[in-house]
Amino acid sequence: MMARTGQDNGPSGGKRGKRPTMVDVAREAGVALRTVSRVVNQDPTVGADYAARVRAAIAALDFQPDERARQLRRGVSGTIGAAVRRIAEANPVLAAIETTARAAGLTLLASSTDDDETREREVVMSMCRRRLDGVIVDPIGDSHSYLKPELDAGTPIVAVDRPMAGVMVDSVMSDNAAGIGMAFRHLVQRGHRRIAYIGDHERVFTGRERAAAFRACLVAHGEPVEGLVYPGNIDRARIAKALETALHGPSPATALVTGNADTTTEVLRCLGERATRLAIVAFDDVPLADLLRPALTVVAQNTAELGGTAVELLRARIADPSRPVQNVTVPVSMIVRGSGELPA
Amino acid sequence: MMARTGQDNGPSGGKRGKRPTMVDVAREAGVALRTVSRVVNQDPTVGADYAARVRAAIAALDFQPDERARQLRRGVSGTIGAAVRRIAEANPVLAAIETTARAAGLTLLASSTDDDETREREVVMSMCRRRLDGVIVDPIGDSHSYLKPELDAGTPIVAVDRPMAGVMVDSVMSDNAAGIGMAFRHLVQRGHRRIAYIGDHERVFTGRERAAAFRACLVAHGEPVEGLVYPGNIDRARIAKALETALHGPSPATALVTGNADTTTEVLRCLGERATRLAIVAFDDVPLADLLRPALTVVAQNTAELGGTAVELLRARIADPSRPVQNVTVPVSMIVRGSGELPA
DNA sequence: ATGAAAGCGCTAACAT
DNA sequence: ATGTTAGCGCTTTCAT
Repeated sequence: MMARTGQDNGPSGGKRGKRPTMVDVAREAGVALRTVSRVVNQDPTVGADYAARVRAAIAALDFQPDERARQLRRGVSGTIGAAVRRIAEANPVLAAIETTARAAGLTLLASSTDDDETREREVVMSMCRRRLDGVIVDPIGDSHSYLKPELDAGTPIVAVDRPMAGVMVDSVMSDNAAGIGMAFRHLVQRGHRRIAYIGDHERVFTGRERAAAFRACLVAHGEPVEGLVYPGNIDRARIAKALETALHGPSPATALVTGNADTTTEVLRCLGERATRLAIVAFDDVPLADLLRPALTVVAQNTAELGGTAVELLRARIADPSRPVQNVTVPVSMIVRGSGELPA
Repeated sequence: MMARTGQDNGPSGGKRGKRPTMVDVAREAGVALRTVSRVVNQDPTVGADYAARVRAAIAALDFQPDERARQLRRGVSGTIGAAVRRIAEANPVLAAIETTARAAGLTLLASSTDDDETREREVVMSMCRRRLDGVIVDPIGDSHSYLKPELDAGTPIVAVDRPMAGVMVDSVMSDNAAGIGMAFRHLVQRGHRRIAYIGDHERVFTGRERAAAFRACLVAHGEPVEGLVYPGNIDRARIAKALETALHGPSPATALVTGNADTTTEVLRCLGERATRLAIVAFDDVPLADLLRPALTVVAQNTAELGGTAVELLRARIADPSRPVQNVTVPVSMIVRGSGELPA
């Protein structure tokens, strides 16, 4: 139940009503509208006394310029959008996007796509209707040709984390194949021969890429692919079953590579105490990885660079819409903590 | 490669640059501007043939209405702001805010205050200049009187998680004192007598409230407060020292209450293997709490309700600016997982 | 049922 | 150095 306490006076007891506009400020200061605009925009060609009068009027009326009108008139918003899977979930890439954007004097408008294609489209189109200066998208679906008119209209768009099909846009992604290779070799070097992979569904781009890279590792290592590669939905039952098959078959796996953060946590939940005996290298770092027992060895994405580059690519395209499309691959790195070093 | 038709249209086939406006659509459809506006806004009083012609023109030109101009003219934006400590960090309250806002047909503009008073002010004022329909704030500083002019101008503002001093605004908070009480009693019932508290600095509102509540518990239980309550910065060294003092004094604590998520993770890092022998109840749930060994017993905030109520309070005030200010307290609940059930 | 014209609050040419 | 006058792209009286 909730406790509620009410009070009767209005929110803060001051005078309510319509906001002052520049016209009001101009009248109050006894100057022309244009002069107020000049002061607000720090135009140096305003006489000191006029400027002072205007500033006094602004303070007296508590005037705050209407950003909507400004942006409408100037044509630019100083705002970029980020359409990511989920804001409000640990998202270091988004954190980097925000930091970099702010450093560049840009406001960030972030929205969640919830991993839903339709929702992504709504979110991105809404950003376009707001005439943001550009949009960073963590793309969901297989075709993004719905963006063609927007790109033609000149809206700069950058893909982060995954590529966009159907349109030519700048993009930044991690080197997924290299990451899987690092994880695999790490376990091989620790003496493992039977190494299994559990990861995201191959309908998802990263799931597809990482599973493919893992298969390539097995083949290159002369190991049969059979019974070792389990892409699929991130679903407790599906993962539990994959684990059983991988660990209790005729030639059971002694080590495991997990394909992304969500898969990793579900795998750990399924393993329970068995996690202390199975070598694991996880793709994607997870919060508190160092507090697990054993602590989790991971292949970490360079999230700061991913997000930072996304913003820089966007800024570059805003500055020069005709520059050649650029696709950046960011290296990943291994963080050794214990789980990947368990013996076979 | 696709063959190009007559005009040189650039890589994706459309004409670059100028976006069509309603005037263009009107000309293309051979109707008045007003009619286009009617169609865009689903006005039912448009003849079927006219409507069809307009829709065809909209599709032909890839017209997307300019949201800035719309909002400027209509006065409302259909957008609310959320100024929280950090977007892009696990924040279930923000998640609930987003979900509830979307369900109400509101767009959410979230920004990080980075726990910085100045930054909060910038962020919130920027939202006001954008004339958002309302703003939800996770407040930082001690005085928020800078918001008075905005409240007077009619901007609805709601505080979430912590109260705002200096202004009267609607607010939602967790029942901190009750949560600390639950944690304390839980440990007492498990036979603990010496229970210590480590939490956030008392400069922070929640840190202050929780430390005070814990002291009250000790007193009510007839235990000396001395050497058991350690509020302070969330800093590795500070926390390590507090732990040493609490656990290795003349009458060492056998159980621990941690005051928030960040404190909890630092405490666990400091404890290392000793965490398996010390009873701990943490305020705030943390991701992967169930994967720790022992799994972490927590007092969890009802984040869904916190965020949902914040949006509802905001909507209520938008609907009726003169309604009485309302302060809501949301109950917390205990999640038993193991760490809090270790014996003395 | 449709259209002409007047703004929303601001910035930007163009005077003065 | 300051003021006048157009718009930005849309919604909205108010006619027709």
